[in-house]
Amino acid sequence: MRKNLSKQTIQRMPYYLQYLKGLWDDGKTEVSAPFIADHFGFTEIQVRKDLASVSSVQGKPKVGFRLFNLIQDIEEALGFRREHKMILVGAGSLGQSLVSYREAHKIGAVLCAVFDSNRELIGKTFSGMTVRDIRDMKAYCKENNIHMGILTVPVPKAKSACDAMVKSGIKAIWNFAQIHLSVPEGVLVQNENMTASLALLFQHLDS
Amino acid sequence: MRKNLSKQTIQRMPYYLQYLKGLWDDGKTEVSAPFIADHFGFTEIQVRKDLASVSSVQGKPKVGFRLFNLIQDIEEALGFRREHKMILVGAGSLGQSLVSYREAHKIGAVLCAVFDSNRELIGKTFSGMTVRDIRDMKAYCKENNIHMGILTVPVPKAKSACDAMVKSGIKAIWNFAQIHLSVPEGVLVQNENMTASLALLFQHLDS
DNA sequence: TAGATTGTTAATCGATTAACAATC
DNA sequence: TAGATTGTTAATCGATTAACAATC
Repeated sequence: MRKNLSKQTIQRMPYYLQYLKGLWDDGKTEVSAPFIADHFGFTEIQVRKDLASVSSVQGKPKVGFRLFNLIQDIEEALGFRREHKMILVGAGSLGQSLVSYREAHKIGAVLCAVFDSNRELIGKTFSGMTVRDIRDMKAYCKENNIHMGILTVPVPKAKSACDAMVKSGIKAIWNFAQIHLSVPEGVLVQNENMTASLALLFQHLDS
Repeated sequence: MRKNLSKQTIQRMPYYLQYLKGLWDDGKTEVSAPFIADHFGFTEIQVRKDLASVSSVQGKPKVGFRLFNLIQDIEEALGFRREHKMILVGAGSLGQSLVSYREAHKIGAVLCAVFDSNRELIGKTFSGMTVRDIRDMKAYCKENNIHMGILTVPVPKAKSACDAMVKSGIKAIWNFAQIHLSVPEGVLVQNENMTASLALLFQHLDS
């Protein structure tokens, strides 16, 4: 247990977590892989492997896992039990809604500042966050030791904004722009590919 | 060519498309797989396979593909050259920002109506869309022949909202709630897993 | 022609699924 | 004990990568 998690496993984890918390609230104290598998329509083997990869203790035959421990172990494995400071770049409509995205806060993501290059937006306040000048980003990130950022600018501005983030010491970028960003070794770009999601929906209906 | 596209291939396509359109705007008329691969940091074999799976014509050795045809073929394969009517359920902050999500419009997604169960929101207008009572959803969808929907309600309301969408004849659901939705055969739930994206960012920085 | 790029067929790799002994 | 569930080791499956002949 406590192996390196595959990307696929990580993507399933938040759904397990949400479900397990619900079971806990319902008064359950133990849960087995087949029980979870049945809920999600996954194979029990897949769930067993997923759980084994994060659980700090072995499950008990015939019983399963202690719900309380499992929830903690998943949160720990996903990094939800630590705080992660981040900035947001691009205070357009999508950016504004992410400022108030509650889920992020629940898992330890702490939005510290919002930046934009647009003079119309700088100085304005959304959900309690005042938009700052992107030219102050580097100083801010260095001073506050921030290495994670959300990028919600339009495509034409994405490249330069990304470069500015890298220069500011950002090492992990959550990119909402539909464009490939090339970054130095060691910097991660996690693309939030909403257009592709829509394409998958279209595919389903057109076929 | 014109094979069934894998999910992975579909997810790369929008990035190709954005890049190719940029090349077109720059006056280019032909493009080769190795050239594209170099830009994205993919292997040229992968790009070649991806292009072959959507292109309506064979590429020309030593030259590549006609940019104009390729752009059209990708748009066609992704369903971006048809209109897709959809509804949005859940007019909270995320829902409101998606109402004004311009990218969706560019690829043929046409948002026809917004629904919510919250009395405070019903009747209000966001970006020109007036929020309707979710109880009117079924009649609306039937009347307007709509089979695609976006789900942006909070977790506790997601299950009932999903059920209502299914009853309204929705066959493809873009789900932003961090919860597993079980639906009848033939209905697709495409999860937009933002929490998992953050987990992947955390993973990168914590290791 | 020579060389770059194509499409196809085979090999590799990683994730999922199956099989099965161990155990409470 | 019997039976459900566990973890592990092996088989399958699909996607990526490699090899190579065809071609403009």
